[in-house]
Amino acid sequence: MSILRVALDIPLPRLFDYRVEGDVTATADDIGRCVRVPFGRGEKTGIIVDVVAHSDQPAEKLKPAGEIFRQLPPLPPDWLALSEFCSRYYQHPLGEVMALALPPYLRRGKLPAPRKEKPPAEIPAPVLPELLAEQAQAVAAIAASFGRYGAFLLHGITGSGKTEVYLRLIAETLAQGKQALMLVPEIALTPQLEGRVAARFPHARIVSAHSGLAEAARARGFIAALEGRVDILLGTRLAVFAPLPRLGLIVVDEEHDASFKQQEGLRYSARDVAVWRAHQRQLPIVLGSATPSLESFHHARADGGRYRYIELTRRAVAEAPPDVRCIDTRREKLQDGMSAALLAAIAERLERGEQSLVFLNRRGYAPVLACPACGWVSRCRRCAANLVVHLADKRLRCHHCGLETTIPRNCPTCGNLDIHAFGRGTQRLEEHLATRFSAARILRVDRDSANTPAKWRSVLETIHDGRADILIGTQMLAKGHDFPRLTLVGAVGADAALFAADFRAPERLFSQLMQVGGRSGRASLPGEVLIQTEYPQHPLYQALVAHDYASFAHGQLEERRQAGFPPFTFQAMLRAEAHRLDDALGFLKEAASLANAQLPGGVSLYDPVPMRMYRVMALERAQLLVESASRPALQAFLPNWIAQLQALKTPRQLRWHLDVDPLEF
DNA sequence: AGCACGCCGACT
DNA sequence: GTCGGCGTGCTC
Repeated sequence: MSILRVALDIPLPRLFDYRVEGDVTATADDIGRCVRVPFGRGEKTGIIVDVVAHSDQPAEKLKPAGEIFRQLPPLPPDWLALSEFCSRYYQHPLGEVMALALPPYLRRGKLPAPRKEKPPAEIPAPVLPELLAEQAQAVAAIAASFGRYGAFLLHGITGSGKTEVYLRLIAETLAQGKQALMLVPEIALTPQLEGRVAARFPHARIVSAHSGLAEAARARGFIAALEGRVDILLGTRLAVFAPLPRLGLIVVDEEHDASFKQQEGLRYSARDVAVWRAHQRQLPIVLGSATPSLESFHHARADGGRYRYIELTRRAVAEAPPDVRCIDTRREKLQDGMSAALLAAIAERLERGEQSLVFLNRRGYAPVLACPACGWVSRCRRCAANLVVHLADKRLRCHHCGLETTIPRNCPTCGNLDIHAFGRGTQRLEEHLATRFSAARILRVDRDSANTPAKWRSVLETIHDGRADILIGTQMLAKGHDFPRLTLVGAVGADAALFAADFRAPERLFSQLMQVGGRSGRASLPGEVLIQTEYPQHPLYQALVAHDYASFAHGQLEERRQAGFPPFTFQAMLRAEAHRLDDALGFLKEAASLANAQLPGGVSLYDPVPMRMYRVMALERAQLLVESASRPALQAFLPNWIAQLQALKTPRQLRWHLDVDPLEF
């Protein structure tokens, strides 16, 4: 009699054994297949991870397995190994990892209705753009690694033609009869890239995978990938888990982007998982970016580094990089947050019929309602955050929990009627610009004005068609969109990131300003970037002015090395949340004392502290950082510790999780 | 996570 | 007298 070892979507770090009997039979061929099993008083669908002769469980506890789903090929061994790696590395139950990696349909043992594949279009082979020498060398260097592991950091400025390098490599991959996996950060970016890939490979079977897809479509894509009926899989972080039997190449575009890291549940980094997968499958992986993450840059520059560094320094498109300058705001009285120089530059663009973008660095720019008489501020009662004034619909809103109220007429504390919005929010800026440039068409782009794909598309169209003169926006506008009429970017409020508590804030700021700067200017219209700052001599801005990523990165890495921050140390963050802060802290203190009792050399523990956002949705949150200069040492320490924490009986409402390689602090 | 069982308060 | 609070324990 054989025993099935089954992974179930249950938050328990173990497998469940079932006996196979009667007319049901199972062989090693069923490893990787879904199976229906009795569980508790109900039933569940799990994945067969192993077929063995003996169970550690007493025979009478074993229940009989139900139907094994043989309509599909089993999930291949490398897919199971990938899941097992994620389970181990991120300290997450295997069944939950697999459940996340599977599309919801298959998770429930359901098959999507088949849909006929559209026949490949009869399109003539596209004319390939000529490669610059640098691009050709990059392609050759990476292609030399086909068939074996090699990680390449492709560092190329905006317009240097990274995508063309990817496309050439994908072409070679397809020519060898292999599959290519391409990961991109945002759903919003996939359609246009998809179009470009489809145009280049009219005969290839291209599937896109992201969470915005309908469930059936997602399942069909997954099954097609599993059956080897996909040539190019293009998707967001989730796509890293797609089974690809003939995988030959992985590309991670915009590898620095924080959205590759999942921020809940299984907190994996798709970029890091992709690198592991490339190694596992012995194939090349390309990490591309104009502003690489400092982790990747470090790995690529160190002697005998783990990544090969390939730089694209020339623009494939004939256009000059934007002229970046700082506006020193120390002496000047700003008008609603804007300097005379920036306003003059905007006026110039208006005269010439070109577009300007006022880029606000952070959400903290949002206006809060305050009372000048008694100092009352509109706070959220569920979160450690202020309510933000939204004039458009006359509401106060919390950006963390969604709490909404009307704007009070007078101060709730002292009754003062003279309360108003403070903070140079986008709306204040907009009002000022509207008064100043009354003939200009102003378009505000933020989470409110572009919160659905349809709205977002219409915003992009408006900009593209030149139906706006001045854009006011945040990070949303920084990402890869071409705005042919845009020739000026003014960055406002950037300084805050220089002194933020989060040591990654400067890295993000640099990347954002670089990206948003790349939006301005075209062949015929040179772009200009004006950064308002009180610290024009700051190395970050100096590096931006000089278009010198490397000097910025080296400076940051040196600071990180001295401070003992990643990538020179490896971290895991234990976070807890509870109704009372003391419960969260109490749990972390208990966790800390458990850790201290067994802490290996080279692993250190910080004190439990409330998080910066110490309250969200009426839950108090605290965190405990574990750190080591050695990843293996940290990894070796975690499993036992987590097992002990799981065994701890905690107050029922207390929730906790571990975040390995955390991005946010 | 679900879902049982299990022992103490205010209510049709 | 019961309905129900969530504390505790288990799931192959």
